[in-house]
Amino acid sequence: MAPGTDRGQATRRAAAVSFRVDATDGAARAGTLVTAHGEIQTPAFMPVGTKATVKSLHPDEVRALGAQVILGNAYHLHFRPGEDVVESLGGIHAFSGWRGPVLTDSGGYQVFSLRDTIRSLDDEGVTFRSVYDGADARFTPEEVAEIQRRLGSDIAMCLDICLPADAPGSEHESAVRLTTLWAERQARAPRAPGQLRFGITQGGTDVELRSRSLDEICALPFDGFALGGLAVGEHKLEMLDCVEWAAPGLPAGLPRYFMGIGDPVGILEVVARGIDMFDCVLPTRTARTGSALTWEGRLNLRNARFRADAGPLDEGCVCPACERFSRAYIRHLVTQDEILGLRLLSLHNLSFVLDLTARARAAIERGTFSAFRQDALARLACVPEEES
RNA sequence: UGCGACGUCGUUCAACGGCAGGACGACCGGUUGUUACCCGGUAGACGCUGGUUCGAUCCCAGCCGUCGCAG
Repeated sequence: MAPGTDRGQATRRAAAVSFRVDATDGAARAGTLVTAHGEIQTPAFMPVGTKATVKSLHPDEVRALGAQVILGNAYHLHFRPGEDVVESLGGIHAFSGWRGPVLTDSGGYQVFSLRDTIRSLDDEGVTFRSVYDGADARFTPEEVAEIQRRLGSDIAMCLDICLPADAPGSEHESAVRLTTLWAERQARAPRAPGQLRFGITQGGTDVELRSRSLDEICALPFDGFALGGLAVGEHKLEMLDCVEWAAPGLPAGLPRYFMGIGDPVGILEVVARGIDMFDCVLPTRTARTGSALTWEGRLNLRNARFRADAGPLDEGCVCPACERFSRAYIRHLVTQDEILGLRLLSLHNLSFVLDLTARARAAIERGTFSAFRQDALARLACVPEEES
């Protein structure tokens, strides 16, 4: 099948009930995804809350910033506190206090990014050592489906194999093969009531492998599809070229999820290529190491030049950090390792990407996305990668 | 005032009669399905004055300073 051809006949049924495209502008789409805990307007940035918390923030704060859905992680929640505990407390929503939609990652990314902990890998599953206590553990598609069923998330991700970009071709081929094998099994596993399930494609930026993965994964009855294994060390242009042809290769009637992108430019570029959902630790992680995402670019608040800067992190921003705190104060908090510094930067950075994404949606609805993107990239002091 | 100990990057510790090293801090990068983690880079010191020696941060003397004990 040629790149760009719509796949996923088998999944059209699910599309009708859970997802609709509200507007398109070029390849960019504005849509609505219906979940058991509310609707998600796309494009949507999903803050990462690995351990059932967006680090340092109260769920109401996250909601107030405009987040519609957050991530949780099956790997981490399986080991701490255990899906049995979460289930007994009423599921991840009741447990965490976040009442909106939750997407849980399968833990595949954790297992395969912590490569040193892998003991053995076979068609059945993967055996590895837990990062918490070194104990042997084993993930299979059935196991991660069960963990996510008991967590009670709204969207469950498949167990996949995510490799670094520089892994040998033979490993990428094997990753594609096993990811499909596991997806076929996970697609048949029990799930929580109303829980959606997303398939994940692999294959890096290799046209042949990615195309094969698209064919195989999109033939399965999932409620949405993801591009996995990107933004893992490959060149940015190469990644965007891949998204450009691979995103339209995902079923048009279902949500398209780019796993792991969250820098402002990256967000604009994948949305422009037809991506509906994306998550990333970047806004919150860089916040905790003292960086702010702004229209001036990324600022390192530890820099001495902010020592007595009375201005807000980003001019015109209305987030809880910018509304009353100076760069000088936040720099002081950050250099002195005060918790409030991490919180304020986390609030600001999430606000920045959530607001950027919301504006992108509004532009798509108005049919002005192309101009919006050009303007935003220019403001971010970036030259658009290409005209299209 | 006497006796003693000690003076090495901003701080805290090393080493050594022949290129003075680390940690933390500072300064600057990085971070893309998350440890407040972590990674990379840069700058930065032998208290002062003499003496011994081919050569002294090191040995000796004096001075200055710090700390302890005594008064």
